[in-house]
Amino acid sequence: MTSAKEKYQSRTEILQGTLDMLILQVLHWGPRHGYAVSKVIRTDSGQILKVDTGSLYPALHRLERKGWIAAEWKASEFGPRLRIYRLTKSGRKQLVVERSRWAQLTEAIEGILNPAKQESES
Amino acid sequence: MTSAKEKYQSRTEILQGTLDMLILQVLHWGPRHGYAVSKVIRTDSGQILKVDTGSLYPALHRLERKGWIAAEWKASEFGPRLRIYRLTKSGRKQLVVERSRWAQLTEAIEGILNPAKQESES
DNA sequence: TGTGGTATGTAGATAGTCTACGTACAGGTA
DNA sequence: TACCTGTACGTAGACTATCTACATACCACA
Repeated sequence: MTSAKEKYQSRTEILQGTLDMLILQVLHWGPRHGYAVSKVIRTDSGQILKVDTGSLYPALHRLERKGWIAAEWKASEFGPRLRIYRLTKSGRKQLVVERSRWAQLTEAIEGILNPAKQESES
Repeated sequence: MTSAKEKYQSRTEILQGTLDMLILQVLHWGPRHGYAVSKVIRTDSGQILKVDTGSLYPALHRLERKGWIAAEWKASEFGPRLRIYRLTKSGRKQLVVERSRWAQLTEAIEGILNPAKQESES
């Protein structure tokens, strides 16, 4: 009874806002279908980042609407049909933007977590 | 008319979930009132992290409800009254938890952004 | 026939953030 | 006096992204 509430305390395996960047990054390695993207993210992060389907597919549709990724159906002989996504030119630009934003934000946060000397890093 | 929608595209200066950690970290340096916490976060991050009052005070109340910080009013002779927050024992534990979670998540994300060799870093 | 894995998808709940507003007090200035 | 700015605390509503849970469909296997 109380567990339903407590579950939400340790929720959010994925930092909000980073999922789009991760999807763009994985697709930058080459076209893939959605389910494969989520498996790559999971395995490459050592099971730490788990993308639920309720986050994955809305994110893919979101990115497609914005023109950063493009998709086409592919009927497979084995198993269900696949929707193959690939990064567009505009998506590659967006990936650069999001990566630099990520670098800036993490640097800012690290600066608060670990202050002290910041004279130079040479 | 359209600007209202576009504003939200470049929103979220603060990564969701990190604000609590940042507040706990700042209060770990010593007791402060809310407005001072937000100023420290802004200046120490080089103006990158901006905490809006609509995020700050709900976050402080949230942390107080969970017992991680404690507060008391302090009437000041100059200006408005102050609500001074300090980290509790349980808050110090929570800071450790959140910092290690942050380290784990960033490491996982970096692993996807920059794959390749991960034999050693010596 | 049923179960588990693959694959795509939606509906609803939840939470956190941002924008915008409101209150209050002090100091400067026109 | 009236106004503005900066400090300080706070709330209401809009918005978005996430998670949980469910649904569909196909295939392999027991």
